[in-house]
Amino acid sequence: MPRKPNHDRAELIDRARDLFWRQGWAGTSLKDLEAVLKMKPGSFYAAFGSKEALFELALDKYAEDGGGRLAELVEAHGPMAALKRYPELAICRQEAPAKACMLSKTLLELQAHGHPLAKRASAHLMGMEEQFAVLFARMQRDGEIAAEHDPKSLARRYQSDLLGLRVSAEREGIDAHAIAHEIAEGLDRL
Amino acid sequence: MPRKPNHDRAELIDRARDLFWRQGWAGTSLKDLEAVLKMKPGSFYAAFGSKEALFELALDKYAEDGGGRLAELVEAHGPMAALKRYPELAICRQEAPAKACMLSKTLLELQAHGHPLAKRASAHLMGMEEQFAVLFARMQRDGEIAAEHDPKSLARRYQSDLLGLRVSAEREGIDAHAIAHEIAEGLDRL
DNA sequence: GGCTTTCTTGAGCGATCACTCAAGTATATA
DNA sequence: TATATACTTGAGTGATCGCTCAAGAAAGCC
Repeated sequence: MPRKPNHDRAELIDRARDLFWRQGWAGTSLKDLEAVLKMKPGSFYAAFGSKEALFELALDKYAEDGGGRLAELVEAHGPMAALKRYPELAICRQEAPAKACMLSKTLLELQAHGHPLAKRASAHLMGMEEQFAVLFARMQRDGEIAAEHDPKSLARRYQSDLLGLRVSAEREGIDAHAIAHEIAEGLDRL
Repeated sequence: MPRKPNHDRAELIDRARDLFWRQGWAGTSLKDLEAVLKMKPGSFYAAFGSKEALFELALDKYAEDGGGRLAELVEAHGPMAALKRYPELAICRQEAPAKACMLSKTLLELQAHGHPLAKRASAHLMGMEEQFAVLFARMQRDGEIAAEHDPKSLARRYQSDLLGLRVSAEREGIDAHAIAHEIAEGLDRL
């Protein structure tokens, strides 16, 4: 009986994610969202409930896509090559709205006020790190790297390097590719 | 003839810096500032002109203090020991309002809108990096590290590691001291 | 004490914030 | 075609934003 929505919900979330990723939480107003999503306030609130609810959807989508890209790399080239390529991949994508990680941006912006979205970003970061740890453990099992290091420690350091790289890539006049290359090279020493 | 201000301007800037550092630009309202500085709007604007002008003063003070702390370390222990201690020092200070770097927080929050404060933060980051480069060059001249690396590349990587460390330190459940220790150890390989 | 000069006060400015809702419009079923 | 059921519209809500300014209070000089 009813009429269908004019818009594809998944694509709306993607567009919102790109805007939030670039501009952050406070830096993105409802006017901005209305313009990008081509929705009037009424439709927006009928579809998503609140700015915060949409940000949460966007954050989840961001984390899911990032994890998916890593998983694809592993599938195609194995854990070591995947972890070596991932840093460069994280900063080279032209279509990405920002170089820095949306999870860390959200964490840094909202953590001080104890905002739920900061906790969610933090949880996603931990999820990524666990994904890294699994790969390091698998590499140890397969004898690709020395067994002496704790996979969780390696993952923690790799994550830290990645976050630093992506903040650096946001700066002007910094050759982030060189840093990405050095991070990849560092994996050879394990 | 006139009457003196009730407050010490330098201490006001310090308190503002701590608040801005913790809560960021948009996360800090004039109400927050009025409460922390114990100033009414009129006094505030007479003293600082605008929220943005005070943020700029706070940012400059932050960069100046950070550079000063590194210079002191160098003075006391030499370049290598200073660079090895600096990461741990950056995240261990209990009185600091946040673990993450105020310059990177500002950059990530305001860069997308092309805000002048983002450019200023970026410039300060570059200043820090040059300070690092000078130290690496000095260590090469003194034979403390191999001459094969470009000091500017070393500084770029060190800065990136530092930024990653300080984002990681902001997360809950992460042993950032371990990362700091690894960064320091990494300097031995040069 | 009077006078001048600066600092402090706080009500209130226009703009913008996230958000609401009654009315209008389009579509699938009957 | 008539009706029911969403979906869309956009003016408008109260709250908060950064900020202003006229009036009052305090301190140095005569």
